[in-house]
Amino acid sequence: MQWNCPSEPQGESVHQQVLQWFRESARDLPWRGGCSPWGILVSEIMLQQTPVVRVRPVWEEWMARWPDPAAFAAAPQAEVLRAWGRLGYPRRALRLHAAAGVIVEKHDGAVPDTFEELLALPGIGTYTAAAVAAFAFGRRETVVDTNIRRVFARLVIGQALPAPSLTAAEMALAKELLPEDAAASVEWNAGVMELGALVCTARSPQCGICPVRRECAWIAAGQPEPSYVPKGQPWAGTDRQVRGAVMAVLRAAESPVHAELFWGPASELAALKEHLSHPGEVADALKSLHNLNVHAPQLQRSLASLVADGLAQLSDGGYHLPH
DNA sequence: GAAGCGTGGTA
DNA sequence: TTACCAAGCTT
Repeated sequence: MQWNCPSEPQGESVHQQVLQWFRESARDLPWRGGCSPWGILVSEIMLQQTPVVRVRPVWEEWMARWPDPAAFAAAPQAEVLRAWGRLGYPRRALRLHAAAGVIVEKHDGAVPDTFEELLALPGIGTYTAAAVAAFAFGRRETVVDTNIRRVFARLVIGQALPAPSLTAAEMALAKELLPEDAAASVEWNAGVMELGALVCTARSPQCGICPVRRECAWIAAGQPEPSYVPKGQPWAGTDRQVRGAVMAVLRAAESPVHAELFWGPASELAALKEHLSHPGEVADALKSLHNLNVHAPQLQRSLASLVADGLAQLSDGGYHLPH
């Protein structure tokens, strides 16, 4: 594969074409260009499995309220979870909170600048550690996210989709393609990621406007279909759905929500009475939960798992967000 | 290594 | 409308 050789001629390279496209087409996102390492870390956590359009407003509020790790670490967990809102996967919020605590205790309040130190923080895995080291500190790291995996699968391998899970071969390929120069590597990582997010998308890729369509192995192969069917995540009837509905109730409530309100034959009557003393949001959230028609064992299990995860606490017969 | 974990926009 | 999918991590 001559074009991806690190010693390829500069002018015509895939690298140059992606970098040029990135400079012209990159979105103007608030966590790009002069953002603090803390802001970049927060954005990376929020962006895990969550689209940019939903992250942006929450990130803006977040940074205005907690401009540094120390300010955030001092916030009560309940406020953290409320500020997280409906971003989803609320365990991320608690792990970020715990990470901020470690940053204050062990790193003097400054986001660490190495891959290894970042990887040791709760909620930070290989992707996020590499991304923060690269985008916040300009380090040369092998950043591999779902966008980059998909771009390389098409551009280099000629397949419609990457393997179901990250392979060692993919990491090796990404390492090979990474520019030697640190600054160039950072831009390359961001550029390939952006290309995957805007052009080489999962559903309907915009191959007509792709800067590297002429070098694309997938197009050259006639855009073959995926070799496997991605297995979707079940949702209806799952504990996840129930947990989400319960968390919506707890976020809206400013006082403990009586256990009776969650299940039991009297639940609907109790919820009705609660209308009088609870704000409308709590009543609406309870109504949504009741509309799921969850049987007691599953509701019990979901509540217990939320408590086990530290997302909820039970005291005085009522469930509430953790203090 | 597979399964579990939220949420809402889009095709 | 029903699935798929989004800058993954943890157990």
